[in-house]
Order: sequence, then C-alpha cells, then structure tokens
Amino acid sequence: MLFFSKGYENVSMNDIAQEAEMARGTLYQYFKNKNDIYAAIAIHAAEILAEMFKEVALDQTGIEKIRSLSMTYYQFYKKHTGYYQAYYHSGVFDYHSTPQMEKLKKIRKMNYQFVVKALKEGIADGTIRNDIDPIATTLIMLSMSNNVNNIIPVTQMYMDEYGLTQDELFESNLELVLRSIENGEKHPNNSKDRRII
Amino acid sequence: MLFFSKGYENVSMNDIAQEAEMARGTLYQYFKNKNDIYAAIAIHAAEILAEMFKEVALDQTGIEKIRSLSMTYYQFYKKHTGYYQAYYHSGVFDYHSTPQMEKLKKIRKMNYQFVVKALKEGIADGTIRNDIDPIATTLIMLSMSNNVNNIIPVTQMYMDEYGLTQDELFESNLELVLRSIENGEKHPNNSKDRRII
Amino acid sequence: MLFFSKGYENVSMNDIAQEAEMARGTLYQYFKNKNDIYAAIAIHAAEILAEMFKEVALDQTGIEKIRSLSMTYYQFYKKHTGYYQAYYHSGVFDYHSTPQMEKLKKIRKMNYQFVVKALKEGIADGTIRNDIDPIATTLIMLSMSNNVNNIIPVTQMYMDEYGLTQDELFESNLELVLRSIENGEKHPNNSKDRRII
Amino acid sequence: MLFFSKGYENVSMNDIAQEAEMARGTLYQYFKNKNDIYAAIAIHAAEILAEMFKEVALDQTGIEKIRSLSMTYYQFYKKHTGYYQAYYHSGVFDYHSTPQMEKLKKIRKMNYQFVVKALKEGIADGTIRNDIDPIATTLIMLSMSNNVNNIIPVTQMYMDEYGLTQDELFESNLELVLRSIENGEKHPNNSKDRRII
DNA sequence: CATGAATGAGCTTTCATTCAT
DNA sequence: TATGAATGAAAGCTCATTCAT
Repeated sequence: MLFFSKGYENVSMNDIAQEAEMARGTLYQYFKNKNDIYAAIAIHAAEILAEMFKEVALDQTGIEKIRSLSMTYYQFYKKHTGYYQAYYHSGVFDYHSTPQMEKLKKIRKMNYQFVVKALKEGIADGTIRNDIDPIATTLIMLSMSNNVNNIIPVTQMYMDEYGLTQDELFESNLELVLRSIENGEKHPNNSKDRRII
Repeated sequence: MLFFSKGYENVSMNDIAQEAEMARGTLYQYFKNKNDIYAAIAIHAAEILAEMFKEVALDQTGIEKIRSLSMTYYQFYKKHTGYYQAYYHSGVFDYHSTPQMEKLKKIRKMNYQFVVKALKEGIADGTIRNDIDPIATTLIMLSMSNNVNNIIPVTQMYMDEYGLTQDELFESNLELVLRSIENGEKHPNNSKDRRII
Repeated sequence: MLFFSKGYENVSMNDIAQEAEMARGTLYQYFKNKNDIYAAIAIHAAEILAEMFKEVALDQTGIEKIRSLSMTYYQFYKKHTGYYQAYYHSGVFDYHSTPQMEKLKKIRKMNYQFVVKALKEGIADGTIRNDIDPIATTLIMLSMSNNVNNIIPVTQMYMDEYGLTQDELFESNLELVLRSIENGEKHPNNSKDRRII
Repeated sequence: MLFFSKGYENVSMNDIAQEAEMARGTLYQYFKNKNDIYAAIAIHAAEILAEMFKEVALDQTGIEKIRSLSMTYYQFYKKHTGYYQAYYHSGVFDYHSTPQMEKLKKIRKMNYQFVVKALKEGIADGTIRNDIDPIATTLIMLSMSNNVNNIIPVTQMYMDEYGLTQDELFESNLELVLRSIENGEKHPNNSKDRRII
C-alpha cells in the first residue's frame, strides 16, 4: 500500500491494479469505485492503528500512557507508512453516510478515545494537569504528530539546513506536549503502582 | 482565491478562469502555466503574512511576542483564508529553482525567522526556557497552527459532537504551547520594562 | 492511412481516431503518443517497400535494375499511397534515439542501399557510367521520384494546362535519369546474359 | 523572413509580429489572416526570384542558360533562405481564386516559363536534345533543386556518413540533368555567338 | 469470476482572431 | 492607424469506469 503515500490524486487505478496484481477491471468486482478502494484501505489502516493502541500497556500512569500512545502513533507511521498515509488522508473525506464511511468514522473516533481516555486517567491520577480540555488536547496532539510525519518540502529544506532530523523533531514535539500537560505539583496518588498497593 | 482551499490538484484552469471571470486562455497572458499562477498567489500570500508579522509590537518580551505572532498567524487565516490556503499548500511544491520558487522560498524562510527570533529573544530575556530548540519549536508551533486552520471533516465532526469551536481549539493550542515553553522560574530580567530601567 | 498525406502537423488525433473508427483514448492503449503512431506506420511502410525492393529480379544488368527499382518505388506509391506518404514524411523526423526511430532509420538506410548497390553493379558491368557518385545519384533519384509522387497544386495546375499526366511525368523523369547515368560506350560485358555465357 | 524556414504550421502570428516589430493586432489591419500574410510573402519571394531570373545573361546558348538558371535558383535559396522557403511551401496552397492567389500563381508560372523558354531555345540552337518534353523537364529540374535545398534529416545523416556536402549534391544534381538533356551530336549552330555572326 | 480493450469526459496549453480603446 | 487584452476552439493526452468475452 506504499503507493498511497503519493496521495489520492496521484495514484491511478492502474497503479493500484499493478500493486494488487490484478487486472484493472477486476478491482471493480470488489469495489464500487476508486473512492471505495481508498475507504477500504483507510478502514484497514484504522484497524491496524486500533490494534496497536490496544497493545499499549495498561499498568501505566496517564502521562506515561500519553507518551506511549504518541510513540505508538509514530511507530504506526514508520512501520506502515502506506496505511498511515491512507488513514491520514482519509480524514478529508466527506462522510456522506455510506456504510463504508460510517464504519471508518467509528473506528477513527475510537482511536481518538484512546487518547482522550488516557488524558482523563492522567487527570484523575494526578499526573496530568486538571485544567486542560481532554478533547482539544487530543486533537492537538494527534495533529502535531501528523505534521511530524508529513514534513512538507520547504520545511524539510529548513530542517536540512539546521541538521534537524525527523526523529529529533518527533522528540522535541513529544517533550513539548508532555511538559505542557504534566502536572508539576507533588501529590500522593501520582503513580499507578502506589495505587495498586 | 477561496478555491485554493481545494488544493492544487483539485482546481482546474477552468475553475480558476471562472472564479476570475476570465476566459481560460486569458490566464495564459499573465501566467506561464498553472504552477505559475499558484506560485504568484503563494508569493503574494507570503508577502501579506510577512507584512502582518512585521507589525507585531517590538516592545514585548519574547514570550509575549510568541503569543502575538501566533495570534497574527491565526488572524491571517481568518482575514485572508484564500491566501492562507495558497500559502499553506505551496509548502508542498518541489522547489526546482525557478526565480518564482526561489522568491517564495526566501519569503517563507523569512517568516519562519520571525518566530525563531522571538524564541531566541525570549530565551535571552528569561521569559522562555533555555532548554528548547528554537528551530524545532518554530516548526512545531506553525504546524500546530496549520492544523487548527485546516480541520479535516472527521475532526470537525468530533468537535461538533463536543461543542468545541475552532476559536476554542486555537486558544487551547496556544495555551498548550505557551505553557510548554515559558520559563517557570522567577528571574530579575523577565520583563522588558524592568530592563529599560 | 490515407490521412497521412496531409502531413504530420495537419492530422489530429481526432482525425486518426475517426479514420480508425476508434475513440481517441483507445489509440493511447496501443501507442505512447502521436509520434509513436506515425513512427509505427512509417516503419510498416518502410518494411513494405523493402519487401518490394527485394523482389526485384536479380538477373539484370545494373542499369536494368535501376529502372526496375525506380518503377517499383512508383508502384509502391501507387498501390500503397497512404504508407508511401507516411514513409515520405517520416524523413523529416528528428531521430532522437528511441528504439522506434533507430529501427526506422535502419530500414530506410537499407532501402537506400538497394539503389546504391545497383548503381555500383552497373558501374562494374559497364552499363552505367563510371564517373558518377553512387551516393549522390541515389539521393537524387529518390528525391526526384518523391517529387513525381507529391505534385504540389500549382504544379498540378501547370500540368493540367499542358495535358501532362503524372504517369507521363514519371516516364520523363525516369528516362531523364537513365539517359544521364547509362554508359554510352560499347563494351563487351554490358549484359548479364552474355556474362553467363 | 527567416522564420519561414520553420514551415507554415510552426510560425505563430506572435513570431511574425515580433519579426515585423508590430503588435499582433496591427497585422490584421494589413492582412485578412495568417494565410494572407504567407501569400504576401510568397508573392514577394516570387518577385525576387523573377528578378534574379531576369538578370541571367541573354547571350548564352540554351544549355548554358539552363545551367545559369539552375545556379540562380540555388543562389536564391542560399541568399534568401526565408523567402525561398515561403516560395517553396506556397506551392501547396489551394488556389481558390482570391486576387492574392491569382497573382502568386501568375508569377510562379512566369518563373516556370524562364526555364521552359531556355529549354526550347536550346532545342532550337541544337545544344539540347530535341526529344525531350520541355514542360516535364522543367518540372523535374525545379523539383530536383528543391530537394537539394530541403534535405530531410534522414538524408542529411546519410550524407554526413559519406562526407557529402549540400554543394556537392547540387553539383551532382546539376551535372546529371545537363548530361541528360544536352545534345551529344556535333552541329553547326550550337553557339549563340556564331548565330549572331 | 476475471479480463483488458474501449470509452469519453476532462485536463493543461496554444494560437489565430476580434475588438474596445 | 495601432494596440494588446481577451477570447474560445482545438490540440495532445490521462484516467476512472464500463462491458463483451
């Protein structure tokens, strides 16, 4: 699915057929049109990400989970670049209520919820400030990650000039967010471990 | 210029001609090709933004300037949405060295520098932490702003569900960043006023 | 293929599609672009001519072979006018070294060689003057034939006025050339038949 | 007028306007359309050639005049390549009876007549064979000249390979024709000088 | 089921021609 | 008379989609 890194417009049905080792016509036996193919891939991508999010260790504090989820999303991009791109670009679809689209929307929302939930847990266990808006913060976090993963040429040029790598940008990004949301005060219930005890 | 929100690939010369109330052929009297039109608009957009950045008050601390610049960028989007979009999308161009592209690149870099400079001033005057990387932070800040300005449908849907507006998202975004980079320690030189004395 | 009489520039893909009773797009399944179509036809044409040249009887004197080759070229024009035109016009191509073009060039050179060889044989067997340049003479002969086959309107008008037909022009042409290159001296070996004895 | 070497199709009104140092629109004050411009140039070209033909010395035998006319035509090509091309290409016009076209046709016919007349004189003065058709021979002679002047790329390539120059080709061409039409027999009235006496 | 030849709408671009100034 | 901005038809080409086999 790597060809979807090129973006929807720049992938022809020919490319897809070749990649799938099928005839161009055969694709239309399984999919109504090009958009449908994209949606199917996006759904698969969303499921892969959901699976990866599910595997994030549960026995962590909120702030630790946030760090883990961020890193997981970055790994999703690194390991499944094509699917990542399909997932990313699928966000611009107009979700006229086809069953396909409804399904995609549902999984995407679920993936958001992983982060929202971790933020709420962090607020509850005292590792995350209680004055942040979990929804807004989730949106900000994910979009920041997307920008690290989709560096536009002019930015890349800028980074090259200063010897900044993508990994370093991810690190800076992550530290910036964590520093911003973590709760600076000392408090007794800031670790899951202790609570378990 | 609002049609540029659709992105380069999705705007045909026909669309542009219709929007400009010109015949398709007329466009070619003023521009060499489609790319040139885009570049010309992007350059104009970059100049508008540069002008707005220049008007940010100078007698502020570093952190105050960062707040002002962020708000200015948001206002650029609000007041000149079409130009904003052209500026934003122009980042994906491959900058093969045409004079047009070189010019655009130059202005874009200059616009980055406004932010980098403010961050460095903030580090110097003690209002911004001294352990951040000004370059990486600039890139993160601007890309975060871009995400607030280009909310994808699926995110919009999510926001609607929780009654979150774009302005509120911008606010959250801005606070998150400022909180993350501001210097929490007390220090004597944290205000321009005092320094003047 | 008759439409190629109009010349490359004056035949649109639309014309070709109409002639071939295909949709415009269909042509692009078989040919990379317009140039490719032309080249393919020209190659086919060159092969037809080569085939016809090969069938010229071998047991003739040089001068007889020249007469036969000339008449063959004229018959090629008469029987395969469309292909003839494609062959003729293909001479103006810039032969940037695509495989297509290389192939065409090769066959064209081979076709030249039929005439060159006959001239040399004629010089050897004494039927053709030995002070002519075989290369230059070949070029002249073929170009003269081309002019008989491509009578421009103003010339046609002139011919009509004097009651001169294309066939008569060809005859005049041929006699002029033969008279010019034949060896007037008597010599013992001027006939293949005699040599065989 | 050198741009007409590129051929009718490949010269735009823009090119013509630039060459004439006029605005594109101004051309339409003087000419009905592009075809008219071409016709006007072709007429001018025809007049130049007529002028050059007129200057061919009268006190020559027929065969000498033919040689002179041939060389004059070659010089017309060498000195006025652009006009030569316009003249040459104008032969393909459909002469729907516009006044322009009628005029051009008239001059072209006149130019033919120079050669026809010289051939007839040569037959009369015994320097040219009396069994040739003056009309056909004229057509052949001029078209052969045209081929020397319009060497197609594939032929050029062939000439390069054998180190044959355009001037040499012209020479071969000329000798071939003269040899073919000259009267080999001795006769008393083969020189103008003698006749004058 | 699978194919791929065929389609035609739509793309960017060129250019002869018109016309208000 | 001279201009050049504006036009729109037509060019070569791409590509998602259909359909007979």
